[in-house]
Amino acid sequence: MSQIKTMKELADLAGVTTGTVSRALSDSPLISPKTRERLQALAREHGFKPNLLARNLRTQRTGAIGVLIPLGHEKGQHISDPFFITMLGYLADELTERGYDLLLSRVIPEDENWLDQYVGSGKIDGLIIIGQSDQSETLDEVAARYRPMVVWGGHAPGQAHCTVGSDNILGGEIAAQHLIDRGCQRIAFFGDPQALEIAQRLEGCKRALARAGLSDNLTVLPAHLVAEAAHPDIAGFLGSVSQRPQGIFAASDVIAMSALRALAEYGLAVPGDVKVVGYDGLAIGEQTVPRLTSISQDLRLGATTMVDLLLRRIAGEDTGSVVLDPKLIVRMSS
Amino acid sequence: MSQIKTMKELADLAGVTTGTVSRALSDSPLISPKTRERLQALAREHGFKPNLLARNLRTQRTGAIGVLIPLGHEKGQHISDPFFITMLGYLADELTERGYDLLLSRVIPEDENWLDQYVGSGKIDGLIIIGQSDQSETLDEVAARYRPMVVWGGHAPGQAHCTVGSDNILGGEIAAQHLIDRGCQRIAFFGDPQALEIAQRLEGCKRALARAGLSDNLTVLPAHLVAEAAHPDIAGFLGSVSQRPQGIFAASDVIAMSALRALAEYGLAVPGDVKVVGYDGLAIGEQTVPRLTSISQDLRLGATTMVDLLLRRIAGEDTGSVVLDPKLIVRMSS
DNA sequence: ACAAAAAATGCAATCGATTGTAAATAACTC
DNA sequence: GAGTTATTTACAATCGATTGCATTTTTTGT
Repeated sequence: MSQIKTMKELADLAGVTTGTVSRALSDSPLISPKTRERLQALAREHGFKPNLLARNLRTQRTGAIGVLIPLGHEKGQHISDPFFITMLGYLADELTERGYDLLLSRVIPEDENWLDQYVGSGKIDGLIIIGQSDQSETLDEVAARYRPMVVWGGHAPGQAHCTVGSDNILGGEIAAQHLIDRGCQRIAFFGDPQALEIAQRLEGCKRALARAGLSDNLTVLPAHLVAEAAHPDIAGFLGSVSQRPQGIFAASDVIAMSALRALAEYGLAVPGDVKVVGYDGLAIGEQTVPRLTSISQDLRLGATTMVDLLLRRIAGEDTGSVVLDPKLIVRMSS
Repeated sequence: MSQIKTMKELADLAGVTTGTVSRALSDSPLISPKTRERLQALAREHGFKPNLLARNLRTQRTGAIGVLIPLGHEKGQHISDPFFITMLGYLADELTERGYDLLLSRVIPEDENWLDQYVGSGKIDGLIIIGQSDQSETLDEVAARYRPMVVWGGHAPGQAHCTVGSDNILGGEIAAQHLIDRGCQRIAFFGDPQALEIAQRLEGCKRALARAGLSDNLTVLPAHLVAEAAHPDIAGFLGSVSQRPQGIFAASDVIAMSALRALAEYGLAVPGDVKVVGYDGLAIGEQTVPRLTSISQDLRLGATTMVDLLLRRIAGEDTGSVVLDPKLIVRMSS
């Protein structure tokens, strides 16, 4: 039982040419059922698998989608961040279901060419980028010449690249309104508005407060996105602030979890003393004590949408950006 | 500014052949510094990136490592499971640092050929499999003819495939001993021993109890691995068991988190009424209330080790399995 | 049984790079 | 400046499949 590695070997063995083998294995109608069956059986018997590289080179299609996580403004953020990971899982599910592989890379955008490594390398048919970080201009520039690219993140007017994301302003508004409805007068916003999405969430928050005439009662704490880094930020804040906030709106669930922990350490009851709302609607919010109220982004739908748009772009279609509706999930922390 | 897509185009533009271009771009000593510089400048100027598929086809090396997650015995388990995701993040870090890409696929082992899709497809240089699930025999069989493969999981005598994992028996022993040291007399084990690793952890747990003469005080609850599925298991258990356990040893941190939540819902204080120890040492254990005591597997070291072994196997070396030491991390839940 | 139409297979170019070898040019030696 | 040796560069085969077109084989009609 020799190991058949190439079509040539199989063809020689069967006394035909590689062309015939190729057609037989791909169920081409140009081949007689008899030889097709014979060759397929032979291939199966010898465990022959065609070399996909060669196939892809010839067909100019790789069957792989690149997924990039640019870690721009927040150094130290890791692929294992719950948000990334959740999104990645959904993307993997969606892509594998559609027959695509997923080529994962973590990129630290140092030179401005970080994107060109992937674009046009021939390894991927399209590109999904999770989070714009602070690379919005780079993305715009690349989008001008590379069509099959979709970005997760906030949509801002004038953006050239195709984005999918939730309406962060609306989400922020809903979260703040919810806290107000629960009787909070003083509200703290935890998150660094340097990132576009977070700035938008803060904007929405401000609108809701303005409407309720509470604009002066907002404190903004530019907490880190990474859980380990966020905790001291928050602990420090709770320890120092004299007028304790009655409501906390955290710009991400990860930050909210750090907040919950810090509050517990200070002996403050949630939601009794302080109410907390997160953002993202991650599954880990179900596991916190108390379970976390959050603005859900429906990441599964987001992933599906991104893949959808991307495949249409690969097919040549031109697509606009999609803005999803954020939704309030009331659990036990508010 | 025409778009240069291939070496041929660039070569024509420069008035040389593709061979020269190829050597110039790869810093071959066979090329004069002058033309090398000229061609590199030209390539940069036109944003030329060589097609990696073609290169890989020629060099018979893809620069990509496949990472597979077989979801065997536990249906519904998702890539976004915190353990997978954490491991995946470390692997991505480690691999990208060494210049490899990471080709992610979720596989549901339905036909027995699920592995052959990847082995010998030419798309990857090697394979890392996270978790054996219940596919140990398949893995052994493939390992016999496909060398560059490393599996995360428990090592059992007689296994033919190369594994990296922690000493689950020892880990189980340490966890149980810790609970005993803290004064627990009745202990519950949460986890389904159908999976090899979990069976080993239970085994270690039993040993520690036997040594303390508490063998009769163990209850085993075969909880699910998935958080959503585990919670009802656990809630049901806590509601029904008459002799409440004083210590809970959860076979994974995810299960432990469900346990913490269920305990909180029953108004039981942790660690006052019940002490909880998890397994895996995941970062989310830092975020629970109270922070979770756990047996740490040092997944970062595990990932590094797997990549190490894999690269050595790719280079032709033959390597044995590695068993890592589990370590107790005492936090607030015990 | 013979010509024409249809079906099946073979042939060879192609995808875009890499690389051994041959040829052309440059650099020395005396 | 002729003869040699070093450098550079061009040529062409190669990786392993796919596919348009030419050719052979089979089928069909009369």
